[in-house]
Amino acid sequence: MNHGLGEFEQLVLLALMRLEPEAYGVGIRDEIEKRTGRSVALGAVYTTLLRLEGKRLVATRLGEPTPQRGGRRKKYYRLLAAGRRELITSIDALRSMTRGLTPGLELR
Amino acid sequence: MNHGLGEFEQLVLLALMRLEPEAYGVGIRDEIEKRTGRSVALGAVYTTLLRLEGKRLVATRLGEPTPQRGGRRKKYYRLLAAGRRELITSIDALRSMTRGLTPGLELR
DNA sequence: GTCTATTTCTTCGACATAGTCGGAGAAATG
DNA sequence: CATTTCTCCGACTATGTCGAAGAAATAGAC
Repeated sequence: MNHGLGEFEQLVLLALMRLEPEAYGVGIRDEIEKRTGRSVALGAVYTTLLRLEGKRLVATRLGEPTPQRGGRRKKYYRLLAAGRRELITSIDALRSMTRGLTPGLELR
Repeated sequence: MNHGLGEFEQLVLLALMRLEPEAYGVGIRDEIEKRTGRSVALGAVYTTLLRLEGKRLVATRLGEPTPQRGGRRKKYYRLLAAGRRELITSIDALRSMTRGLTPGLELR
């Protein structure tokens, strides 16, 4: 059976959720970098997004080209119900594991 | 370079921390099952523990046999400073990604 | 006492899934 | 056609998973 989301999958899904309904590859990468401070390769994001789509946790729609140099079509992502459920499950797991731990570790 | 802890590594480290200084394989497995509700194979725990030891995030000491049938020596684990740092870093990342999200998703 | 059955705990080997990166490719505008 | 933005691909590493074998202890039969 399937045992939940990987660590990076969680981050991607959370970023996606924050940016919805305008979430797309580059934006997701930037959001993760901005919030976590760690640097993220674009390829890592796209690979993960592809896998999440394969697992039917997210769905996509194609946007229109933007009126700026190089502004090609973006592929927008949205979280499906199954994806939301998985995300909640894995975060709940973390929460229950950190509950009551010394401040700084408990997830508040 | 190394990008943090995996999802299961986080759970193992958190369980370890909760059970310290009596943390050992079986106890860690039970703690994760009890708190998260998901079933965990012992082999998965030991493999992860071995890898964490290899990365110098945890250290071990051998206990004495316990006076009960089959009570062989346990290998007790403790979190090293580097392990604690990694754990805090990855949980902080989650926390900053969930901050402000709809209740039930924010890590409290 | 010594065997051996049984229990507890740990390690190993093999494979599946997730994570990472650089570079190639496609699609837009200047 | 040069340049920019965005996405996909291929190859590899690291994590996650499991079952089964192995080691170390006690209990009870004899």
